[in-house]
Amino acid sequence: MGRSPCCEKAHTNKGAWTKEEDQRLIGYIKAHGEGCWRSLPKAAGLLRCGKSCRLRWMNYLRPDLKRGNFTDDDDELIIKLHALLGNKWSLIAGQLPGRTDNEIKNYWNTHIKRKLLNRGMDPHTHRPISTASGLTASTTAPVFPSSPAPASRLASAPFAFQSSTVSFARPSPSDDGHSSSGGSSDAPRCPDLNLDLDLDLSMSLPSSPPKTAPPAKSTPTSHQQQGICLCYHLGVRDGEACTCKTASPAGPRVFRFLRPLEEGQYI
DNA sequence: AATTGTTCCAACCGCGTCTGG
DNA sequence: GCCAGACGCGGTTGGAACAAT
Repeated sequence: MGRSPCCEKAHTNKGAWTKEEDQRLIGYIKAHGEGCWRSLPKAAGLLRCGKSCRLRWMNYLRPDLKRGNFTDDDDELIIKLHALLGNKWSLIAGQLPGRTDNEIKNYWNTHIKRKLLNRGMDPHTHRPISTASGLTASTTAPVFPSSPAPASRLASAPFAFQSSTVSFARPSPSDDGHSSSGGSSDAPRCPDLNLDLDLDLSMSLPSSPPKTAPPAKSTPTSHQQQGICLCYHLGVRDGEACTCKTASPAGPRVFRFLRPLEEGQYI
Protein backbone atom coordinates (compact mmCIF):
# COMPACT_ATOMS: atom_id res chain seq x y z
CA MET A 1 0.00 0.00 0.00
CA GLY A 2 2.98 2.16 -0.54
CA ARG A 3 2.58 5.60 -1.86
CA SER A 4 3.80 6.19 -5.35
CA PRO A 5 6.76 8.49 -5.62
CA CYS A 6 6.01 12.14 -6.11
CA CYS A 7 7.92 12.20 -9.33
CA GLU A 8 9.80 10.06 -11.76
CA LYS A 9 13.05 9.78 -9.90
CA ALA A 10 14.97 8.34 -12.79
CA HIS A 11 14.75 11.60 -14.67
CA THR A 12 15.22 14.13 -11.94
CA ASN A 13 18.28 15.79 -10.53
CA LYS A 14 19.01 15.58 -6.86
CA GLY A 15 21.33 17.35 -4.54
CA ALA A 16 22.48 20.91 -4.59
CA TRP A 17 20.84 23.31 -6.98
CA THR A 18 22.89 25.02 -9.65
CA LYS A 19 22.66 28.72 -10.41
CA GLU A 20 21.08 27.93 -13.70
CA GLU A 21 18.37 25.88 -12.05
CA ASP A 22 17.76 28.67 -9.59
CA GLN A 23 17.41 31.20 -12.39
CA ARG A 24 15.01 28.98 -14.25
CA LEU A 25 12.87 28.54 -11.17
CA ILE A 26 12.93 32.23 -10.28
CA GLY A 27 12.12 33.21 -13.81
CA TYR A 28 9.24 30.83 -14.08
CA ILE A 29 7.68 31.84 -10.78
CA LYS A 30 8.09 35.51 -11.57
CA ALA A 31 6.30 34.96 -14.82
CA HIS A 32 3.61 32.56 -13.70
CA GLY A 33 3.48 32.73 -9.96
CA GLU A 34 3.53 29.91 -7.48
CA GLY A 35 1.19 27.03 -7.73
CA CYS A 36 0.88 23.58 -9.22
CA TRP A 37 4.30 22.52 -8.11
CA ARG A 38 3.92 19.14 -9.68
CA SER A 39 3.72 20.50 -13.17
CA LEU A 40 6.10 23.38 -12.59
CA PRO A 41 9.37 21.54 -13.21
CA LYS A 42 8.33 20.41 -16.64
CA ALA A 43 6.91 23.78 -17.53
CA ALA A 44 10.02 25.53 -16.31
CA GLY A 45 12.34 23.07 -17.98
CA LEU A 46 13.76 21.75 -14.73
CA LEU A 47 14.76 18.18 -14.09
CA ARG A 48 13.53 18.35 -10.53
CA CYS A 49 10.49 17.07 -8.76
CA GLY A 50 7.85 19.54 -7.73
CA LYS A 51 8.54 19.10 -4.09
CA SER A 52 12.16 19.95 -4.62
CA CYS A 53 11.21 23.10 -6.54
CA ARG A 54 8.81 24.18 -3.87
CA LEU A 55 11.36 23.63 -1.15
CA ARG A 56 14.04 25.52 -3.02
CA TRP A 57 11.72 28.44 -3.61
CA MET A 58 10.30 28.54 -0.10
CA ASN A 59 13.57 28.12 1.74
CA TYR A 60 16.07 29.87 -0.43
CA LEU A 61 14.86 31.79 -3.45
CA ARG A 62 11.86 33.73 -2.21
CA PRO A 63 12.68 37.42 -2.49
CA ASP A 64 11.27 38.29 0.89
CA LEU A 65 13.53 35.98 2.83
CA LYS A 66 15.61 37.54 5.53
CA ARG A 67 19.09 36.14 5.60
CA GLY A 68 21.53 36.55 8.37
CA ASN A 69 21.79 35.95 12.04
CA PHE A 70 18.96 35.70 14.47
CA THR A 71 18.84 38.36 17.12
CA ASP A 72 18.50 37.62 20.81
CA ASP A 73 14.93 38.81 20.59
CA ASP A 74 14.35 36.35 17.80
CA ASP A 75 15.80 33.63 19.98
CA GLU A 76 13.52 34.43 22.85
CA LEU A 77 10.49 34.67 20.63
CA ILE A 78 11.28 31.29 19.12
CA ILE A 79 11.68 29.80 22.57
CA LYS A 80 8.36 31.20 23.67
CA LEU A 81 6.64 30.06 20.54
CA HIS A 82 8.15 26.62 20.85
CA ALA A 83 6.93 26.40 24.41
CA LEU A 84 3.51 27.27 23.17
CA LEU A 85 3.35 25.37 19.92
CA GLY A 86 5.93 22.65 20.10
CA ASN A 87 7.67 21.61 16.93
CA LYS A 88 5.25 23.47 14.72
CA TRP A 89 8.01 25.13 12.81
CA SER A 90 5.80 26.52 10.14
CA LEU A 91 3.62 28.24 12.70
CA ILE A 92 6.65 29.59 14.47
CA ALA A 93 8.06 30.79 11.18
CA GLY A 94 4.82 32.58 10.51
CA GLN A 95 5.56 34.85 13.44
CA LEU A 96 9.03 35.66 12.19
CA PRO A 97 8.68 37.41 8.86
CA GLY A 98 11.31 36.45 6.37
CA ARG A 99 12.26 33.29 8.18
CA THR A 100 11.42 29.81 6.98
CA ASP A 101 10.32 26.82 8.94
CA ASN A 102 13.39 24.93 7.81
CA GLU A 103 15.66 27.72 8.92
CA ILE A 104 14.05 27.96 12.33
CA LYS A 105 14.09 24.21 12.73
CA ASN A 106 17.78 24.12 11.95
CA TYR A 107 18.45 27.06 14.21
CA TRP A 108 16.56 25.42 17.00
CA ASN A 109 18.48 22.20 16.68
CA THR A 110 21.87 23.84 16.42
CA HIS A 111 21.64 26.86 18.71
CA ILE A 112 18.60 27.19 20.85
CA LYS A 113 18.62 23.67 22.18
CA ARG A 114 22.07 24.29 23.48
CA LYS A 115 21.09 27.67 24.81
CA LEU A 116 18.27 26.15 26.80
CA LEU A 117 20.46 23.37 28.06
CA ASN A 118 22.92 25.97 29.26
CA ARG A 119 20.10 27.53 31.17
CA GLY A 120 19.33 24.19 32.71
CA MET A 121 16.12 23.91 30.73
CA ASP A 122 14.91 20.90 28.90
CA PRO A 123 14.44 22.02 25.30
CA HIS A 124 11.56 19.64 24.83
CA THR A 125 9.58 20.46 27.90
CA HIS A 126 10.86 23.94 28.72
CA ARG A 127 11.14 22.82 32.27
CA PRO A 128 14.20 22.78 34.45
CA ILE A 129 16.25 19.69 33.94
CA SER A 130 15.97 17.53 36.98
CA THR A 131 19.09 15.63 37.76
CA ALA A 132 17.62 13.93 40.78
CA SER A 133 17.34 10.18 40.19
CA GLY A 134 18.42 10.78 36.68
CA LEU A 135 15.01 11.74 35.50
CA THR A 136 14.65 14.53 33.08
CA ALA A 137 11.74 16.83 33.05
CA SER A 138 10.35 15.09 30.05
CA THR A 139 9.70 12.00 32.05
CA THR A 140 7.90 13.76 34.80
CA ALA A 141 4.59 15.44 34.97
CA PRO A 142 4.01 18.08 32.36
CA VAL A 143 3.95 21.72 33.17
CA PHE A 144 0.36 22.11 32.24
CA PRO A 145 -2.41 19.62 32.12
CA SER A 146 -3.13 18.63 28.60
CA SER A 147 -6.77 19.45 28.92
CA PRO A 148 -8.07 21.80 29.74
CA ALA A 149 -5.29 24.29 29.83
CA PRO A 150 -5.67 27.41 31.86
CA ALA A 151 -7.63 29.64 29.61
CA SER A 152 -6.23 32.69 31.26
CA ARG A 153 -2.82 31.95 29.85
CA LEU A 154 -4.08 32.47 26.40
CA ALA A 155 -6.89 34.84 26.47
CA SER A 156 -7.60 34.44 22.84
CA ALA A 157 -6.59 32.95 19.59
CA PRO A 158 -5.96 33.45 16.63
CA PHE A 159 -3.10 35.56 17.66
CA ALA A 160 -0.36 37.89 16.80
CA PHE A 161 2.56 38.38 19.05
CA GLN A 162 2.90 42.04 19.71
CA SER A 163 5.48 41.93 22.36
CA SER A 164 8.90 40.55 21.99
CA THR A 165 9.73 41.14 25.58
CA VAL A 166 10.65 37.98 27.30
CA SER A 167 11.13 37.20 30.87
CA PHE A 168 12.29 33.95 32.22
CA ALA A 169 12.06 33.52 35.92
CA ARG A 170 14.80 31.03 35.41
CA PRO A 171 18.32 32.11 36.17
CA SER A 172 19.93 34.30 33.63
CA PRO A 173 22.25 32.86 31.02
CA SER A 174 25.12 34.01 33.15
CA ASP A 175 24.22 31.20 35.51
CA ASP A 176 25.60 29.00 32.82
CA GLY A 177 23.18 26.23 33.60
CA HIS A 178 25.36 24.65 36.21
CA SER A 179 22.99 25.41 38.99
CA SER A 180 20.18 23.50 37.46
CA SER A 181 20.25 20.59 39.80
CA GLY A 182 19.91 22.74 42.83
CA GLY A 183 17.29 25.02 41.44
CA SER A 184 14.99 22.51 39.94
CA SER A 185 14.15 20.35 42.89
CA ASP A 186 12.12 22.95 44.67
CA ALA A 187 10.84 24.64 41.61
CA PRO A 188 7.15 25.30 41.49
CA ARG A 189 5.15 23.42 38.98
CA CYS A 190 4.83 26.16 36.42
CA PRO A 191 7.68 28.24 37.51
CA ASP A 192 9.96 29.20 34.79
CA LEU A 193 8.33 30.07 31.61
CA ASN A 194 6.62 33.36 31.58
CA LEU A 195 4.76 33.27 28.35
CA ASP A 196 4.29 36.96 28.23
CA LEU A 197 2.45 36.88 25.01
CA ASP A 198 0.13 39.57 23.91
CA LEU A 199 -2.49 38.01 21.79
CA ASP A 200 -4.24 40.06 19.25
CA LEU A 201 -7.59 39.07 17.91
CA SER A 202 -7.26 41.63 15.24
CA MET A 203 -4.69 39.54 13.45
CA SER A 204 -5.79 39.34 9.92
CA LEU A 205 -7.23 36.09 8.86
CA PRO A 206 -7.59 34.80 5.39
CA SER A 207 -10.95 35.40 3.92
CA SER A 208 -10.67 32.16 2.10
CA PRO A 209 -8.73 28.98 2.54
CA PRO A 210 -5.14 29.16 1.42
CA LYS A 211 -5.61 26.63 -1.28
CA THR A 212 -7.99 28.96 -3.07
CA ALA A 213 -5.62 31.87 -3.04
CA PRO A 214 -4.40 33.13 -6.37
CA PRO A 215 -1.33 31.40 -7.64
CA ALA A 216 0.90 34.42 -7.44
CA LYS A 217 1.21 34.87 -3.73
CA SER A 218 3.15 37.89 -2.73
CA THR A 219 3.00 37.39 0.99
CA PRO A 220 6.03 36.41 3.00
CA THR A 221 4.62 33.14 4.15
CA SER A 222 1.34 31.46 3.81
CA HIS A 223 1.15 31.09 7.54
CA GLN A 224 1.13 34.76 8.10
CA GLN A 225 -2.20 34.79 6.43
CA GLN A 226 -3.39 31.61 7.91
CA GLY A 227 -5.73 31.63 10.82
CA ILE A 228 -4.61 29.67 13.79
CA CYS A 229 -7.04 28.14 16.17
CA LEU A 230 -5.51 27.13 19.43
CA CYS A 231 -8.73 26.17 21.08
CA TYR A 232 -8.11 22.50 20.57
CA HIS A 233 -4.64 22.89 21.89
CA LEU A 234 -6.15 24.47 24.93
CA GLY A 235 -8.40 21.55 25.49
CA VAL A 236 -11.48 22.85 23.79
CA ARG A 237 -12.72 20.10 21.59
CA ASP A 238 -14.02 20.82 18.18
CA GLY A 239 -17.69 21.36 18.39
CA GLU A 240 -17.62 22.43 21.98
CA ALA A 241 -16.76 25.95 22.88
CA CYS A 242 -14.59 26.71 19.92
CA THR A 243 -16.33 29.14 17.65
CA CYS A 244 -13.42 29.98 15.47
CA LYS A 245 -14.81 28.25 12.47
CA THR A 246 -17.96 30.28 12.56
CA ALA A 247 -16.44 33.53 13.59
CA SER A 248 -16.20 34.96 10.15
CA PRO A 249 -19.15 35.83 8.03
CA ALA A 250 -16.85 35.88 5.07
CA GLY A 251 -16.85 32.17 4.72
CA PRO A 252 -15.16 29.04 5.87
CA ARG A 253 -11.72 29.11 7.26
CA VAL A 254 -9.28 26.36 7.39
CA PHE A 255 -7.69 25.48 10.67
CA ARG A 256 -5.42 22.68 9.83
CA PHE A 257 -3.75 22.61 13.14
CA LEU A 258 -6.60 21.51 15.28
CA ARG A 259 -5.51 18.50 17.16
CA PRO A 260 -5.68 17.26 20.68
CA LEU A 261 -2.66 17.24 22.80
CA GLU A 262 -0.90 13.97 22.87
CA GLU A 263 -0.27 12.19 26.08
CA GLY A 264 2.48 13.91 27.92
CA GLN A 265 2.38 16.86 25.60
CA TYR A 266 1.61 20.26 26.85
CA ILE A 267 1.87 23.82 25.82
C1' DA B 1 50.41 20.30 6.38
C1' DA B 2 47.54 16.43 7.30
C1' DT B 3 44.10 14.22 9.83
C1' DT B 4 40.19 13.92 12.69
C1' DG B 5 36.17 15.75 14.92
C1' DT B 6 32.36 19.04 15.05
C1' DT B 7 29.02 22.24 13.39
C1' DC B 8 25.75 23.85 10.33
C1' DC B 9 22.40 23.99 6.76
C1' DA B 10 20.39 22.71 2.27
C1' DA B 11 17.93 19.10 0.66
C1' DC B 12 15.55 14.65 0.85
C1' DC B 13 12.03 11.56 2.55
C1' DG B 14 7.79 9.85 4.31
C1' DC B 15 3.47 10.84 6.08
C1' DG B 16 -0.81 13.46 7.14
C1' DT B 17 -4.14 16.49 5.30
C1' DC B 18 -6.70 18.69 1.84
C1' DT B 19 -9.21 18.91 -2.46
C1' DG B 20 -11.59 17.81 -6.58
C1' DG B 21 -13.66 14.31 -9.37
C1' DG C 1 -18.70 8.73 0.84
C1' DC C 2 -14.63 7.17 -1.57
C1' DC C 3 -10.42 7.65 -3.95
C1' DA C 4 -6.33 9.48 -6.04
C1' DG C 5 -3.47 13.32 -6.70
C1' DA C 6 -1.27 17.28 -4.83
C1' DC C 7 0.43 20.01 -1.18
C1' DG C 8 2.64 21.06 3.14
C1' DC C 9 4.93 19.70 7.26
C1' DG C 10 8.39 17.77 10.39
C1' DG C 11 12.19 14.52 10.96
C1' DT C 12 16.40 13.13 9.19
C1' DT C 13 20.56 13.02 6.43
C1' DG C 14 24.69 14.25 3.47
C1' DG C 15 28.30 16.86 2.88
C1' DA C 16 30.69 21.31 2.97
C1' DA C 17 32.96 24.40 6.06
C1' DC C 18 35.36 25.13 10.06
C1' DA C 19 37.99 23.99 14.36
C1' DA C 20 41.03 21.25 16.99
C1' DT C 21 44.86 18.22 17.36
